[in-house]
Amino acid sequence: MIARLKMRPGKRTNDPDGLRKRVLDVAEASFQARGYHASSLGDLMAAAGVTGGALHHHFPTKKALALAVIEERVSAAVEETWIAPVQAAGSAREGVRGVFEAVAAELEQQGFVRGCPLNNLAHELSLADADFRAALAGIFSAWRQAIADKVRADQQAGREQDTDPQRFAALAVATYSGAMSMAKTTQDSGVLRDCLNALEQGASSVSSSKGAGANRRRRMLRQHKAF
Amino acid sequence: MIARLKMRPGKRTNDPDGLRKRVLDVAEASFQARGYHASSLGDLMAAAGVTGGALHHHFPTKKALALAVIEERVSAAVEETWIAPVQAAGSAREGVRGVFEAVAAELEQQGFVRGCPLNNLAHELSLADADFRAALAGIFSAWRQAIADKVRADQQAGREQDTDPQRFAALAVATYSGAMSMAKTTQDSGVLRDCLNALEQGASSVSSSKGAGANRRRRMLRQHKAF
DNA sequence: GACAAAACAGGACAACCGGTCTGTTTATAA
DNA sequence: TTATAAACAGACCGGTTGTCCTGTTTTGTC
Repeated sequence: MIARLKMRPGKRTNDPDGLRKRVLDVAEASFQARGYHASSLGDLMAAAGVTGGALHHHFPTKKALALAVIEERVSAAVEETWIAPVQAAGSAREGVRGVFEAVAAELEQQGFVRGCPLNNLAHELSLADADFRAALAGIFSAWRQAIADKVRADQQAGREQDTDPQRFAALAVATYSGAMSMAKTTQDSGVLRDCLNALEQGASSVSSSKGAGANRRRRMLRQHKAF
Repeated sequence: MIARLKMRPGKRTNDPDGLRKRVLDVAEASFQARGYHASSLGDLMAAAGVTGGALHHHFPTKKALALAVIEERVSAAVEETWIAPVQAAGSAREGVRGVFEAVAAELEQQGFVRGCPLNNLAHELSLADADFRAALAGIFSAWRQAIADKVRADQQAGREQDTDPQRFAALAVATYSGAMSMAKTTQDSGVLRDCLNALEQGASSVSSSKGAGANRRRRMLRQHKAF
């Protein structure tokens, strides 16, 4: 057969950073939507427009790729969604409420719930591999630490004297994680507002029993298309 | 080569129910420890001592097996761990506290955290398949419903007038789910007690700030062997 | 005992997976 | 330019996966 014309003579352009970013983008999205084990490298390569050689050059193994997603993307997502807003808020309590409301609003207009990026990967990978677990546990730790530190700052300003920083942080993170878990499974983001309201009920006035069910909104979200 | 003696002439004994139970036992354990996608039917067959033909006879596909695990085992676990104890408790609040403490105590003596059976599968499967999600969402719903019903029973007895049943139930389930998620990732069950204490802090006396950190126990759990 | 259906055995198979390998092209520095 | 390493291409491979298929054995029923 006739020798093929060596492809298009169009020159190749090396862009290691861009290629790496493209792979991470695709891997992050697929790991969140389908999970780690259900995402094949072949699919990722096709979606990112990357060959096997290039992928292997940047990420020698699938585990290395997932570790990079956790350390660079999941960590950044928690930092951006939770840590920075809480630090910038007027108080720890206001910060937590703000994040709950912001995420709830985002989910309501998005129309579907992908779940919490950290918890999604944590459930699938934390028991499977020690390196995965260490990376994921570190993000959880930083998350809780940021909230606890904010409580301590409040206390130094004379507020929240009866609040235990560690416990408050644990409760905030756990409630959010669990609410997102339920929201993802039921595809109903209303549980986020339910949890937020229930959290604030203890410190609020006694008006919670009157008309409590009136302003509670509940909405089923439309089916999303994965990935 | 010499013709093999057709195995041991020991008669075979059909035991469809027993075999099905064995497969479900192994599948439940493996799905919890390794996850659905990471569990191969070959491993399950070997662990259960079952041939491919027998497995296929009872569960035509892997999905059918997982669905059976969810509907028969995960559902029963939630019923046993949460619904029945809450219904038997003196009040919804006592019931929730009792379950938190019972699970915390169990984890502390077990030495490792496998996580919540429902949440473990929910995270991996709820976005992957509509049937999975429906089954898992139903369990979440029954869970919340049982707690909310208990609050309503309390209210008919003149208690918890300021508590919204739905919100209280959502908060309890979310906090537990999230706490178990964190405990699984960090392999530290202390977060369960942190969350429980924080939940009850709102209704407790002001003694929480004094010596709050003294009696809080925190322990790292030893590595577990999966499966 | 005869018969049918359920229960089980065990091999076969095609598709797919992750990783490796060799070779070529591009960028960098001397 | 030339040497050198990084960046990328693309085929290849051994192993595994879930499922299917044919055949045999057991069980229940008349």
